[in-house]
Amino acid sequence: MVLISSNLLNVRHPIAYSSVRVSNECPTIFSSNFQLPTAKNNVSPITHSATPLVVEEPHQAISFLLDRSKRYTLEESKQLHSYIVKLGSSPNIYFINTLIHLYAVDGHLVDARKLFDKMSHRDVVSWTTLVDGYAKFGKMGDAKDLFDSMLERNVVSWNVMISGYGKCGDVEAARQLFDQMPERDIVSWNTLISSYVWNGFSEEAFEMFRDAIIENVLPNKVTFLSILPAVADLGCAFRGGYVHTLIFKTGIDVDGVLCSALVDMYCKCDCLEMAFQLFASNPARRNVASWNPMLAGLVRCNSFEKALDLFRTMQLQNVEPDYVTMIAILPAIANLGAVGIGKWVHSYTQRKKIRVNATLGSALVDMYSKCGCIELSLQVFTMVEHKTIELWNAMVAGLAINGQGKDAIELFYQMCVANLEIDDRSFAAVLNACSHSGLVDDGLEFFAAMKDVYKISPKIQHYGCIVDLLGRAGKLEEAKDLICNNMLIKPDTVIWKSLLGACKIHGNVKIGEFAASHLIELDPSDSSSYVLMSSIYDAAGQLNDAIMMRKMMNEAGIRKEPGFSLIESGGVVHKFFVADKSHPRSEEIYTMLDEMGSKLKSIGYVPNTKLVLFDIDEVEKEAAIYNHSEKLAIAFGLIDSVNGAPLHIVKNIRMCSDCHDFMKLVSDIYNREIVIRDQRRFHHFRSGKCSCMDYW
DNA sequence: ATAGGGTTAG
Repeated sequence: MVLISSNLLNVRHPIAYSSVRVSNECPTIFSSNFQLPTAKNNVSPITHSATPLVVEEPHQAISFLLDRSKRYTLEESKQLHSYIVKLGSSPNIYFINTLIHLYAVDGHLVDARKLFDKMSHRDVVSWTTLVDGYAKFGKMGDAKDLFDSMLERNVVSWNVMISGYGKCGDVEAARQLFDQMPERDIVSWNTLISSYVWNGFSEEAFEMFRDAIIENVLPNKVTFLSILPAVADLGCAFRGGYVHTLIFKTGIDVDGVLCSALVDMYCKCDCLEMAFQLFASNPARRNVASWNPMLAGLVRCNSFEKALDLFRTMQLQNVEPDYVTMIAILPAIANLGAVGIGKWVHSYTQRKKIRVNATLGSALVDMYSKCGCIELSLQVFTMVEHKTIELWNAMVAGLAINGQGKDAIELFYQMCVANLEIDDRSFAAVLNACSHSGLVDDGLEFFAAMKDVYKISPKIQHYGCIVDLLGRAGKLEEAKDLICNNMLIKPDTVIWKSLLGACKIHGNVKIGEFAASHLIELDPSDSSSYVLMSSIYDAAGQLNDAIMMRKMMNEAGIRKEPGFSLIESGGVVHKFFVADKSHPRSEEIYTMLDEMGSKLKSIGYVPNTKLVLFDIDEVEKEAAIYNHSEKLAIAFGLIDSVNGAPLHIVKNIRMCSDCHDFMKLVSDIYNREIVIRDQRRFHHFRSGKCSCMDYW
């Protein structure tokens, strides 16, 4: 794996790693005191001059006009226009062309056209500027009419037409013009390459790029900035390396922007190490856009802890997150259940007046849902103005995983009425809702409607929901029949695992063996098949078979995935493994755990040592049960939070039934709401009860 | 002296 170390960034953390919990795989992850950057108000980018133009003499108007760094409002452009008119009977053609440009770049095409028509003498630039105006605003009909009536064209005229077609999605037309044009320059090549990229034709874009190299066209920085996203999209490290080498060979200066594009490309080609090296060497590290691809890359590779670490480092360096950062980092926060950081990100958008559109809204809804804060998800959902199908899907899925099946179905119906195009993911969400809430009949109805009414052919995840649904309801034969006789796709490990999990709930050895054999055949290295089957045997009293299963696993050299629990406190995510003693406050934690044990026992709690398979005595079995990572995490949560605050835990594997009983009692005795997200679902413990109704 | 091509998310 890749080593991401903040040392590479030459960051000197101002805060000591006093309460850092470092896991085995991740050398530098969470440091204490998650710091909020100091708010600055200079955010909104200025696209137009804020103050009205003061033009004292015509000469000054000209320098305003020709200053390419400025953008003007329509009124200001008209003001400049009137000054130019005052200059005399035949104003310089340069000035008029620039005025046409001023009108055209902001889409004031009628004004631009009027000026163009009034000109007594026009040159190729006048024509091209207006053509470009039409092309930039999608009016390719007007652009083409004007382009066709041009008596004289140069390479720029052709390029603006190619660009126009490319931007409006007509790559065929763009390509035709490119082939027809009498001479091409590097901009022509760049334009066509980007046209392909924008429209998703990365392979074609790369072919174009290669043609350019073959034809000895010298690529420039823009060529590389255009082709790199295509290579990224293809995820082809080989071609990525080729492009990178060419950058070296052409001697082009790798500035911040080009470096960001390279980082992004390497991330998307799964070369995180290379990406990080480039990222660390980026000359523009004060720029957010250089951090965003690296963050997104880590998240994409499921390195959530490293992503959060980098996010923190970024803030220590006073680089302000932007909209793109939010979208990139929220899935990492969601995955780790770090709701404190999530809330901070949410409030940051409000403080910085970053508009929560449907995309950002979906990410926030997803994050809050995965942190078990469904009320906050609903709040965000309600606030977003133009709701997209993605947002609706995220909300339905959120209700589903939080066990609010009826609400999810209600929202799904609202979505149907809201005239949105229901897609396969909408059905996946609502089916998931049915399966989590045990709504068997509803689920089967939705499944049928999806196929028959909406004509959406089920994907593997839809089948997964139905198998889960049937299985959890105890209809194991029906579930098996669906898998064996009625699925149009080859069942994957998730399907078999669903069935096996159901067999565990309902204690069915026979179908369990059937599912386990398929599971082991498909993925012999997955420990969970052996572990699940072993516990099914154990529960059925077939102790010898249970031991045999464990033996099989051990002999194949398969290790059980170590269980861990995450709990966030004060902006830091703490990670606990089974019997973990490496936390700096370990002693306090174990003392707390003892205390909790006695309190619970005094009201009748009996540790369920039946779950411990090995032949050890009762005292040791009890200890083994107490060592489960979620118990350590909850003990830590109790001593490290204010009284009455809800505790959120994320676990990588499913909870055992003893931990489940334990949490119920803790929630009651300590008067705390406990939210635990395991591999499959949420458990909201309150006053001695769990939202899953002991059905999981 | 005026006109054209480009990075980060999903």
